[in-house]
Amino acid sequence: MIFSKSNDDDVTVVAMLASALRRDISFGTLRPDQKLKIAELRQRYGGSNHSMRETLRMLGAEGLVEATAQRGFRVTSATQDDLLDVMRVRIEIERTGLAWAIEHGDVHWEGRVIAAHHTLGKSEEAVAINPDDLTALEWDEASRAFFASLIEASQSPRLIGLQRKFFDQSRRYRLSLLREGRLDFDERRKRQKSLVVAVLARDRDAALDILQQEIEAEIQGET
Amino acid sequence: MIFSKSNDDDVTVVAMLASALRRDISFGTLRPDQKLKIAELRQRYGGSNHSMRETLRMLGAEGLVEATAQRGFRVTSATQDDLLDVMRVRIEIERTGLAWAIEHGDVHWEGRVIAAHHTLGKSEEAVAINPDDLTALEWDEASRAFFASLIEASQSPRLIGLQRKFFDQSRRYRLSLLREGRLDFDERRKRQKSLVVAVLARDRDAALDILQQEIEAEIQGET
DNA sequence: TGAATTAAAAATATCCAACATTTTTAATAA
DNA sequence: TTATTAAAAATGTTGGATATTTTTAATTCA
Repeated sequence: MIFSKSNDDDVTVVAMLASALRRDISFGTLRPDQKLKIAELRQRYGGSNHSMRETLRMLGAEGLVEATAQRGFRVTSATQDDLLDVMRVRIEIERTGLAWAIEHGDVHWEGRVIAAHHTLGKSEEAVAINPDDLTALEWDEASRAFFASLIEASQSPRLIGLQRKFFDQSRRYRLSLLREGRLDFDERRKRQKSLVVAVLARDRDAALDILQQEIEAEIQGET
Repeated sequence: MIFSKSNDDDVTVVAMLASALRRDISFGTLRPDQKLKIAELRQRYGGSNHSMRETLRMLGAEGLVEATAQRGFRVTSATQDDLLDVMRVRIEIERTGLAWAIEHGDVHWEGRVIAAHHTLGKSEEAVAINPDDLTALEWDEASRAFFASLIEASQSPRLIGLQRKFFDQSRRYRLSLLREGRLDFDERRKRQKSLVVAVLARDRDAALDILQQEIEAEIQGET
C-alpha cells in the first residue's frame, strides 16, 4: 500500500495514552508534582489500569513522570535547578552531536538542515503572531526537527536519542516562556540563520558557539 | 528501626524481575537479539503477564531490551557498532561530568573518590585471580561505583543518571572482555592510580585524558 | 491542647482468566 | 517453486478480585 501510518505512535492504546499525557504535562494541564492516581487518570484518558500503569512507566523512562515504589506516580517537579540541569546537559549533548555531524555529514545532510531551517522559519513567524496551543505545538515540533537535523549526521543513535529526550523534557519550560511572551523571535531568527551559515561553512567552533547561545536563550531564569 | 533495605530494588515484584533479567542479559544467558516471549519469561522468572510487561518496558527504557509495537520485545542486539556508540557517548558524558566535578567538588568528594578507588583495587585483584560470576558482578559494581564517585560532585542529576545508564548498557561487553581474559589488570591499576592522583591535584586536562583512556581500554574491537 | 494511637478509607501492586487482533508458521494449491 | 490460505501462536488489552501499604480521620490519653 502507498499510504501507511508514518509512525508507530498511535497503534497501541498505551502509545495513545502516552501522547495524551505527554501533551498535558507539556502544557501544564497536569502540573509539576501533581499526584497521578491511576483511577483518576483512567476516568480522564481511558484505558485499563494495566495500560495506564504501563503508560506511566514509559513516561517515567522519559523523565516526565516519577515513580516511587508503593507510592505511585507524580509529575516530575519543575524547579529552577531542574531547568538549569536539563539545559546544561542539552548544551553538552548537542554540542557534541553537532561536532560529530560536521565531521561526518555530507551534502545531503546539509540539504536536510536547510530544509528544517526553512520550515522552522515559517513556524516561528506563525507562532510569533498567534501563539495558541496548536500553533505552539507545531512550532515546538519544527524547532525539535531543526535541532535534530543538526546532529542527524552524528552517526550516534544514542546521542540522537538523548537530544530528543532532553528536548522533550525541556518542553514545559519552553512553552511557558512562549506563553509569557519572553522569547525574542528577532534574535532567534538571526541566530538560527547564522547557525546554518556556520554549519554550511563547516565552521565548527562558530557553529557550536551559536548553538550553545540558542539553547541558553531558553534558560532565562528571571528576566 | 536501625536496619532497613538499602535500596528500593527488591520491594516490588517488578523490581525483582527487572534485576533478574538485567543480570541474565549482562551475562548473556539471554542472548542479544533473542526474542523475549512473555509466556516463556513468566515460566522462568515468575510474575504475572502484566508484571512481566511492565518489567520489559523498564528494561526497554534502560536500553537493555527493545520493544516493537505488536511484535513484542527482544534483547537489544550487540554489535561492534553498538559497542563503539555506547563507549563514545560514555566518554563524552563522563568527561563532562568529571570536568564539572573537578570544578565543584570539595574535600569530602575527594575522600569518596579515594574510598571508591580503594574498594575497586581490592575487587580488581580478586577478579584477576578468580573471575567467577559472583566475583565478576562485585568487581563490575565496584568499577561502577568508582566511575560514579568521579562525577558525583558534578551537581548534575541527569549526567549522573546517564553515566549509570550507559555503564549498565556496556556491562555485557565488559563482562565478555573479562571472560575472554582480555583485560590488562596491570595497566588498569596504573591508570586508575594516576587518574586519582590527577583528580586530587585538580589537574583537569590530565584527569579527563586518563579517564578517556580507561574507558577506551574497554573497546578493544579485535585484539 | 496536643501528641500518640487506632481504625477506616483510599490507593497501589498484584494476579487470574478471557478475548480481539496481529503476526508467524504450516499446509495446500497453482 | 512461489503464492495463497488456514491454523497456531503471541501480543495487547480488558475486567474483576485481592493482599498490602499508605494516607486520612477519629479517638484516646497525658
